[in-house]
Amino acid sequence: MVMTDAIAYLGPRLKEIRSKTGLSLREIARQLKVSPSFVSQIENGKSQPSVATLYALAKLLSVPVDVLFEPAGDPVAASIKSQDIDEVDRSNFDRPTEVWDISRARISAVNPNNRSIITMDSGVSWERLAATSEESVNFMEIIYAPGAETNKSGEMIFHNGFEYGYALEGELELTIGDLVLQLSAGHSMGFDSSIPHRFRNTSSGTFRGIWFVHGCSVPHS
Amino acid sequence: MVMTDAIAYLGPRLKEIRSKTGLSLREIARQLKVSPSFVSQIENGKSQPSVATLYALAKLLSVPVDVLFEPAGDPVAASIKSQDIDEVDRSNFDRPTEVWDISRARISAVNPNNRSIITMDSGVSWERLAATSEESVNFMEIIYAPGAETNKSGEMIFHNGFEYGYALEGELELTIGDLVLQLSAGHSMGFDSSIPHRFRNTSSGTFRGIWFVHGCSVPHS
DNA sequence: GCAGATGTTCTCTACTAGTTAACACTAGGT
DNA sequence: ACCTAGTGTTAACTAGTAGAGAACATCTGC
Repeated sequence: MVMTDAIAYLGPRLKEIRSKTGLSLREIARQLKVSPSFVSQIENGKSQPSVATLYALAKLLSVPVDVLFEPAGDPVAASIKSQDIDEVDRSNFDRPTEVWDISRARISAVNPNNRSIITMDSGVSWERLAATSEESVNFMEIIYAPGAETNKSGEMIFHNGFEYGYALEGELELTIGDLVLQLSAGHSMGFDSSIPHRFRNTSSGTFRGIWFVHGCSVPHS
Repeated sequence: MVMTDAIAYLGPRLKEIRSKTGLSLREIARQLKVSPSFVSQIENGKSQPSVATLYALAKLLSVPVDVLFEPAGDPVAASIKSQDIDEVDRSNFDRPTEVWDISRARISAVNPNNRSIITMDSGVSWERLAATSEESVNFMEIIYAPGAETNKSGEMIFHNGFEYGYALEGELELTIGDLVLQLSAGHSMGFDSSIPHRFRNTSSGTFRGIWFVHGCSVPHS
């Protein structure tokens, strides 16, 4: 068994993640209700936390516990850039981190009650359905409130990659290039995202769909 | 937030997962190199492990550390013990990969009544949800009849690329590497397809799910 | 009956999680 | 310069617990 002392990663990894949040060591200590010196000792591998504080630590930094065992230095790539994002719903998390996620597992299973959620301005939100080590791939459930649209200014957007969708419930009007099509429950589609497009929920009910965006490394231009 | 002492879940949860593996408490203890009594104490919440043993425990049961903090009784993962997956034979064409992939449209919309369907002998079928110009991408609805499995021989398969899935209805048991997890309606997951895997519908109802297989350009070689 | 599994609950201690204190820096403000 | 008030680090110490060991009470199957 490989059995690299994954707990040895813990200190550096922790320090790395903390620094990304911009929180000071003392601030962490205060929220955890432990002494600052102890946090330092943990980060430098001079001491180890108990499971309780480990868990609290993960919660505080809003990362799954597992990522604390990964070697430091793993890229923390946000798959979605912040330009279109007003607000990150962190009802389940206490701390701002990168928009979506640090984890880079080869296997990722997501419980519907425990998804990362991004809330867009106009009644649009995305819930991440899986987080694998693949970059430029987003697998998510998208939700359009009645009247909500991709871009309230009415402009079309385009980007590299392809986009695929399956409608779970409700209706969504897709404008792709000069084509307009209505996506209703059970219907599905896919298209080249470099074609200018816009979505809008013209119905009176919420739209929910499974979405797959792929090859979208640079969301704009 | 609920913020119940999630570490309180740890004991029962651990017991639950262990029982699923069929491993005895003493066997666990032996492999962890701790005393059986201590494992018992942990499971009954009378004591707590150190981070090191916690991590070793998760590794041993081949579950991500996080699931040990989930309340016992449900969510995601069960597991089996770590046997080496030595040799996997990818016999007949079992993957959706190169089956389709002829189309060249930049936009593709599919009506549920009008899908291309491939039916496998063993109660498994795939319905194409979109057909764009992208090669090595398959977006489909998969259907597993009760008792159906990926490969009736029980062998695992693997191939390049990644695979993502969302469960619409029913239950599907996924075996990915040495990890076994149950996918039920609303749950989702993704994984590196190069990990040997097998799916099986162990329930009495039909399973339906949205599936996305991608990057599987060279399924064999 | 015995031999071998299983999990549980005591008692006990070596060790460590976590503290307090003082340490050495920075950057600003007066 | 001389203060704060912030940052992280390291010693010395200790109260508490991680974990061991043994004896316990089951169940099998022979």
